[in-house]
Amino acid sequence: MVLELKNNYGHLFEDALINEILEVGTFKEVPEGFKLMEIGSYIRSMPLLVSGAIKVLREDHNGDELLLYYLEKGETCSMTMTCCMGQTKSEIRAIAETDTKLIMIPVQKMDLWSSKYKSWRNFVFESYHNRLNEMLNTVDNIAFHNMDERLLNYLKEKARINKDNTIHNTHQEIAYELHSSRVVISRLLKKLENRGSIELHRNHIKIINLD
DNA sequence: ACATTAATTGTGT
DNA sequence: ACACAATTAATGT
Repeated sequence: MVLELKNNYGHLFEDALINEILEVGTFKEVPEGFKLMEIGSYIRSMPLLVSGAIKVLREDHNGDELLLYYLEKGETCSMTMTCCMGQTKSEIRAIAETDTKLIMIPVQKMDLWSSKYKSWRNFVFESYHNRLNEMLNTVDNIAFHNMDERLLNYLKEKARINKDNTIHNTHQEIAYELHSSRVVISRLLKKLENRGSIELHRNHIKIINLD
Protein backbone atom coordinates (compact mmCIF):
# COMPACT_ATOMS: atom_id res chain seq x y z
CA MET A 1 0.00 0.00 0.00
CA VAL A 2 2.89 2.34 0.71
CA LEU A 3 4.22 1.96 -2.79
CA GLU A 4 0.83 2.21 -4.38
CA LEU A 5 0.19 5.44 -2.57
CA LYS A 6 3.53 7.03 -3.27
CA ASN A 7 3.49 6.15 -6.92
CA ASN A 8 0.13 7.71 -7.53
CA TYR A 9 -0.03 10.53 -5.03
CA GLY A 10 3.55 11.08 -3.97
CA HIS A 11 4.01 14.10 -6.19
CA LEU A 12 0.72 15.58 -5.04
CA PHE A 13 0.88 15.25 -1.28
CA GLU A 14 3.58 16.23 1.17
CA ASP A 15 5.22 13.47 3.16
CA ALA A 16 3.42 14.26 6.39
CA LEU A 17 0.09 13.84 4.65
CA ILE A 18 1.17 10.62 3.01
CA ASN A 19 2.05 9.28 6.43
CA GLU A 20 -1.29 10.25 7.85
CA ILE A 21 -3.06 8.57 4.98
CA LEU A 22 -1.09 5.44 5.63
CA GLU A 23 -2.15 5.53 9.25
CA VAL A 24 -5.87 5.93 8.87
CA GLY A 25 -6.53 4.64 5.36
CA THR A 26 -7.47 1.09 4.56
CA PHE A 27 -6.44 -0.60 1.38
CA LYS A 28 -9.20 -2.16 -0.63
CA GLU A 29 -9.31 -4.24 -3.78
CA VAL A 30 -12.57 -4.78 -5.61
CA PRO A 31 -13.44 -6.85 -8.67
CA GLU A 32 -15.02 -5.57 -11.85
CA GLY A 33 -18.69 -4.89 -11.39
CA PHE A 34 -18.44 -4.30 -7.65
CA LYS A 35 -20.90 -1.73 -6.39
CA LEU A 36 -19.00 0.84 -4.39
CA MET A 37 -21.79 3.25 -3.77
CA GLU A 38 -25.53 3.12 -4.06
CA ILE A 39 -28.03 5.90 -4.54
CA GLY A 40 -29.57 6.94 -1.27
CA SER A 41 -26.89 5.43 0.90
CA TYR A 42 -24.71 7.34 3.31
CA ILE A 43 -21.00 7.31 2.86
CA ARG A 44 -18.54 6.94 5.67
CA SER A 45 -15.27 7.01 3.81
CA MET A 46 -13.88 8.51 0.69
CA PRO A 47 -11.90 6.57 -1.88
CA LEU A 48 -8.58 7.41 -3.43
CA LEU A 49 -8.21 5.56 -6.72
CA VAL A 50 -4.93 3.73 -7.00
CA SER A 51 -5.52 1.65 -10.09
CA GLY A 52 -8.40 0.61 -12.27
CA ALA A 53 -11.44 2.69 -13.09
CA ILE A 54 -14.86 3.40 -11.69
CA LYS A 55 -17.97 4.43 -13.53
CA VAL A 56 -20.36 6.87 -11.99
CA LEU A 57 -24.02 6.61 -12.87
CA ARG A 58 -27.15 8.56 -12.28
CA GLU A 59 -30.56 7.00 -12.15
CA ASP A 60 -33.96 8.47 -12.92
CA HIS A 61 -37.24 7.77 -11.18
CA ASN A 62 -37.92 4.76 -13.41
CA GLY A 63 -34.66 3.15 -12.49
CA ASP A 64 -33.12 3.95 -15.86
CA GLU A 65 -29.42 4.59 -15.78
CA LEU A 66 -27.17 7.14 -17.35
CA LEU A 67 -23.41 7.14 -17.34
CA LEU A 68 -22.02 10.39 -15.98
CA TYR A 69 -18.29 9.92 -16.08
CA TYR A 70 -15.39 7.65 -15.31
CA LEU A 71 -12.97 7.94 -12.44
CA GLU A 72 -9.39 6.97 -13.08
CA LYS A 73 -6.33 6.40 -10.99
CA GLY A 74 -5.16 9.40 -9.04
CA GLU A 75 -8.67 10.71 -8.77
CA THR A 76 -11.40 10.70 -6.21
CA CYS A 77 -15.14 10.99 -6.16
CA SER A 78 -16.28 14.52 -5.55
CA MET A 79 -19.76 13.34 -4.85
CA THR A 80 -18.42 11.59 -1.81
CA MET A 81 -16.93 14.80 -0.56
CA THR A 82 -20.05 16.90 -0.89
CA CYS A 83 -22.05 14.15 0.52
CA CYS A 84 -19.85 13.53 3.51
CA MET A 85 -19.55 17.13 4.49
CA GLY A 86 -23.24 17.78 4.37
CA GLN A 87 -24.20 14.40 5.79
CA THR A 88 -26.55 13.89 2.90
CA LYS A 89 -27.31 10.79 0.92
CA SER A 90 -25.53 9.82 -2.24
CA GLU A 91 -27.11 11.04 -5.44
CA ILE A 92 -25.18 8.64 -7.57
CA ARG A 93 -24.16 5.05 -7.99
CA ALA A 94 -20.57 3.97 -8.43
CA ILE A 95 -19.52 0.67 -9.91
CA ALA A 96 -16.05 -0.66 -10.58
CA GLU A 97 -15.48 -0.65 -14.31
CA THR A 98 -12.40 -2.82 -14.03
CA ASP A 99 -10.72 -4.54 -11.13
CA THR A 100 -9.80 -1.65 -8.94
CA LYS A 101 -7.55 -0.83 -6.02
CA LEU A 102 -8.42 1.96 -3.64
CA ILE A 103 -7.47 3.48 -0.36
CA MET A 104 -10.38 4.39 1.83
CA ILE A 105 -10.09 7.43 4.05
CA PRO A 106 -12.45 7.98 6.97
CA VAL A 107 -14.43 11.15 6.34
CA GLN A 108 -13.64 12.67 9.72
CA LYS A 109 -10.14 13.36 8.47
CA MET A 110 -11.31 15.46 5.60
CA ASP A 111 -12.06 18.63 7.55
CA LEU A 112 -8.90 18.39 9.50
CA TRP A 113 -6.70 17.81 6.49
CA SER A 114 -8.31 20.60 4.53
CA SER A 115 -7.02 23.13 6.98
CA LYS A 116 -3.80 21.34 7.77
CA TYR A 117 -2.48 20.53 4.31
CA LYS A 118 -2.41 22.83 1.37
CA SER A 119 -1.86 19.93 -1.00
CA TRP A 120 -5.04 18.28 0.23
CA ARG A 121 -7.07 21.44 -0.36
CA ASN A 122 -5.67 21.66 -3.85
CA PHE A 123 -6.39 18.05 -4.53
CA VAL A 124 -10.00 18.39 -3.44
CA PHE A 125 -10.39 21.55 -5.42
CA GLU A 126 -8.81 20.13 -8.54
CA SER A 127 -10.93 17.10 -8.24
CA TYR A 128 -14.13 19.13 -8.21
CA HIS A 129 -12.92 21.03 -11.18
CA ASN A 130 -12.18 17.88 -13.16
CA ARG A 131 -15.45 16.20 -12.35
CA LEU A 132 -17.36 19.29 -13.32
CA ASN A 133 -15.63 19.41 -16.66
CA GLU A 134 -16.31 15.76 -17.29
CA MET A 135 -19.92 16.38 -16.52
CA LEU A 136 -20.08 19.31 -18.89
CA ASN A 137 -18.74 17.04 -21.57
CA THR A 138 -21.42 14.48 -21.07
CA VAL A 139 -24.10 17.12 -20.84
CA ASP A 140 -22.89 18.51 -24.15
CA ASN A 141 -23.01 15.06 -25.59
CA ILE A 142 -26.56 14.50 -24.51
CA ALA A 143 -27.86 17.92 -25.39
CA PHE A 144 -26.10 18.63 -28.66
CA HIS A 145 -25.13 15.33 -30.18
CA ASN A 146 -27.12 12.53 -31.72
CA MET A 147 -27.08 9.07 -30.36
CA ASP A 148 -24.60 7.87 -32.97
CA GLU A 149 -22.04 10.42 -31.86
CA ARG A 150 -22.65 9.61 -28.25
CA LEU A 151 -22.11 5.95 -28.96
CA LEU A 152 -18.89 6.76 -30.74
CA ASN A 153 -17.64 8.78 -27.81
CA TYR A 154 -18.68 6.06 -25.45
CA LEU A 155 -16.70 3.46 -27.34
CA LYS A 156 -13.64 5.68 -27.51
CA GLU A 157 -13.78 6.49 -23.83
CA LYS A 158 -14.35 2.93 -22.85
CA ALA A 159 -11.45 1.69 -24.92
CA ARG A 160 -9.22 4.34 -23.38
CA ILE A 161 -10.26 3.62 -19.82
CA ASN A 162 -9.84 -0.09 -20.14
CA LYS A 163 -6.70 0.13 -22.26
CA ASP A 164 -8.32 -2.47 -24.42
CA ASN A 165 -9.58 -2.22 -27.98
CA THR A 166 -12.13 -4.88 -27.35
CA ILE A 167 -15.25 -3.85 -25.48
CA HIS A 168 -16.66 -6.63 -23.35
CA ASN A 169 -20.26 -5.64 -23.18
CA THR A 170 -23.55 -6.65 -24.67
CA HIS A 171 -25.57 -4.18 -26.69
CA GLN A 172 -28.09 -4.21 -23.91
CA GLU A 173 -25.56 -3.07 -21.35
CA ILE A 174 -24.35 -0.26 -23.55
CA ALA A 175 -27.93 0.80 -24.09
CA TYR A 176 -28.46 1.06 -20.33
CA GLU A 177 -25.44 3.24 -19.81
CA LEU A 178 -26.36 5.58 -22.63
CA HIS A 179 -29.96 5.54 -21.58
CA SER A 180 -31.13 4.14 -24.88
CA SER A 181 -32.67 0.93 -26.12
CA ARG A 182 -30.91 -2.19 -27.25
CA VAL A 183 -32.36 -2.09 -30.75
CA VAL A 184 -31.11 1.40 -31.38
CA ILE A 185 -27.62 0.53 -30.21
CA SER A 186 -27.57 -2.63 -32.30
CA ARG A 187 -28.51 -0.72 -35.42
CA LEU A 188 -25.96 2.00 -34.84
CA LEU A 189 -23.26 -0.53 -34.11
CA LYS A 190 -24.18 -2.29 -37.31
CA LYS A 191 -23.65 0.92 -39.22
CA LEU A 192 -20.25 1.35 -37.64
CA GLU A 193 -19.37 -2.18 -38.60
CA ASN A 194 -20.38 -1.61 -42.20
CA ARG A 195 -18.22 1.47 -42.23
CA GLY A 196 -15.33 -0.69 -41.07
CA SER A 197 -14.87 1.06 -37.72
CA ILE A 198 -15.60 -1.94 -35.57
CA GLU A 199 -16.15 -5.67 -35.65
CA LEU A 200 -19.19 -7.09 -33.94
CA HIS A 201 -19.14 -10.34 -32.03
CA ARG A 202 -21.32 -11.81 -29.42
CA ASN A 203 -20.48 -10.28 -26.03
CA HIS A 204 -17.69 -8.15 -27.33
CA ILE A 205 -16.90 -5.48 -29.87
CA LYS A 206 -13.53 -5.09 -31.48
CA ILE A 207 -12.50 -1.60 -32.37
CA ILE A 208 -10.73 -1.21 -35.68
CA ASN A 209 -10.66 2.51 -36.17
CA LEU A 210 -12.97 5.10 -34.71
CA ASP A 211 -11.83 8.15 -36.63
C1' DA B 1 -19.14 -34.96 -30.54
C1' DC B 2 -23.84 -33.92 -30.57
C1' DA B 3 -28.28 -32.02 -28.98
C1' DT B 4 -30.64 -28.92 -26.11
C1' DT B 5 -31.24 -24.50 -24.08
C1' DA B 6 -30.50 -19.82 -23.02
C1' DA B 7 -28.90 -15.37 -24.25
C1' DT B 8 -27.61 -12.08 -27.60
C1' DT B 9 -28.13 -9.89 -31.92
C1' DG B 10 -30.54 -8.75 -36.47
C1' DT B 11 -34.47 -7.07 -39.01
C1' DG B 12 -39.17 -5.97 -40.74
C1' DT B 13 -43.39 -3.87 -39.57
C1' DA C 1 -41.45 0.03 -29.84
C1' DC C 2 -42.52 -4.59 -30.64
C1' DA C 3 -42.23 -9.16 -32.23
C1' DC C 4 -39.96 -12.66 -34.10
C1' DA C 5 -35.95 -14.83 -36.64
C1' DA C 6 -31.28 -15.95 -36.70
C1' DT C 7 -27.06 -16.70 -34.59
C1' DT C 8 -23.95 -17.85 -31.10
C1' DA C 9 -22.37 -19.44 -26.60
C1' DA C 10 -23.01 -22.52 -22.67
C1' DT C 11 -24.24 -26.81 -20.84
C1' DG C 12 -25.37 -31.50 -20.30
C1' DT C 13 -25.21 -36.24 -22.04
